[in-house]
Amino acid sequence: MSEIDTEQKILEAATEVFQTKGMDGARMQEIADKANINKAMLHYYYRSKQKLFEAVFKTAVSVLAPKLRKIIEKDEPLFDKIRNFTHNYISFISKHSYLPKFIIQELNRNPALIQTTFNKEFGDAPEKLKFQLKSLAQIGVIRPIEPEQLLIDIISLSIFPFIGKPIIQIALDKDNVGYQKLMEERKTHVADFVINSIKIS
Amino acid sequence: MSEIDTEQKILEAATEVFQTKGMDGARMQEIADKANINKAMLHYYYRSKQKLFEAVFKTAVSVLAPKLRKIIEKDEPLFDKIRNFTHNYISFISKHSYLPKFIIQELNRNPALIQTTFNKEFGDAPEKLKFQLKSLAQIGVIRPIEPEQLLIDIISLSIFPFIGKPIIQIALDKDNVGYQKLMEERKTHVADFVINSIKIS
DNA sequence: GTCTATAGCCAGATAGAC
DNA sequence: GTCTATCTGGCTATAGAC
Repeated sequence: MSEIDTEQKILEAATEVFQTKGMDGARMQEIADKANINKAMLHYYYRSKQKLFEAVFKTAVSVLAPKLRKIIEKDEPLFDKIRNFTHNYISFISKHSYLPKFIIQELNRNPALIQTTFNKEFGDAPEKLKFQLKSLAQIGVIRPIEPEQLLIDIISLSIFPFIGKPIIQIALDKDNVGYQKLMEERKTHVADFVINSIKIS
Repeated sequence: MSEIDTEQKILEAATEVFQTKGMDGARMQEIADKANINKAMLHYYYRSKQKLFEAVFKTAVSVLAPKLRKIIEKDEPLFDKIRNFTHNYISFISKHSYLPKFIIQELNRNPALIQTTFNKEFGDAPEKLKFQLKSLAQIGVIRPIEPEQLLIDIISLSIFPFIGKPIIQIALDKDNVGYQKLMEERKTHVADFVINSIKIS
């Protein structure tokens, strides 16, 4: 097998294991088994568990962060922006439910990761939103609201249900199918909820 | 020193270490050091790392879950309920910011924990809220809303900012002091945000 | 590039003196 | 109950043959 295929297969297997078990819980043997190769090969390609982990983590961030940023920066009416963001983001995370869990868990475990992986990943997106909100408040389309709080609100409503799935499932007594249905409904619910809160009717 | 004191000191030290490092990342040696005792004592009192971890985890759940439940069950007007819950919960978590992180992280790591720690911890609280929302919608005080979605909304808005702190800090370019100020503002913001969204003005 | 075998370390757990 | 010393297993990492 070619080097590129092997390297890719390792990265995929490592992603799966690291994202479910975390850095500390992951075992190199399990990654090797999943990639159908020998344990020694992991070190041949990535030298150490730490380096392999960093490769996985950086890839995860590079997939998730730009999606966040783009929507905030996009030049469109605020309510459209909110609908697009929540719908797209919830759809995306539904298919990759381990991503936000993984990133947040590892950032909490090792705050130093921030320095090495985030390079002003968000740019001046918050500034742009701030300006847009001020303008709309002035002409009476929305009530005045703190842009930073609104950003936190939207992110929280979109991401938390996936991170807190086990707890919410217990609280609401849902099986996996029922929960998936809830998440499906959330694709429109979150936007409605937010827009209802800020618009002046 | 008496047995009770030692056992208590161990539990406190273990809580600190497990909540910051997680089950896999925690070291028995570090717990022993923090408790100013010998590593062997940990096993004398708790037999294994697993048992010690479970003691810590159960205590954490028993602190957090009833707080969630009580407010939902309390017999008071909906808007008061929302204000009380968000304010109290955000205040509480501000002082114990590792609690929700810890519980959610470990539940994701090991879903079997659910069986051993949650015994219908939430009762029929969701049912009661459901009934209250239906009544208010009928008399035109609030717009019709899915009770389950609203519960998820309130929990998400209250808890996520603490779990996602590292990410949000980057995105909004805040130091710890600035972030704490944001959380202070959230104690009232979240209730306003929710109530504005559901009330018919 | 890929494998087997093994070095070397570290952490959880226990034996046994006091 | 508390300590020191030690066992044991498992894991990362490497040496070395092919």
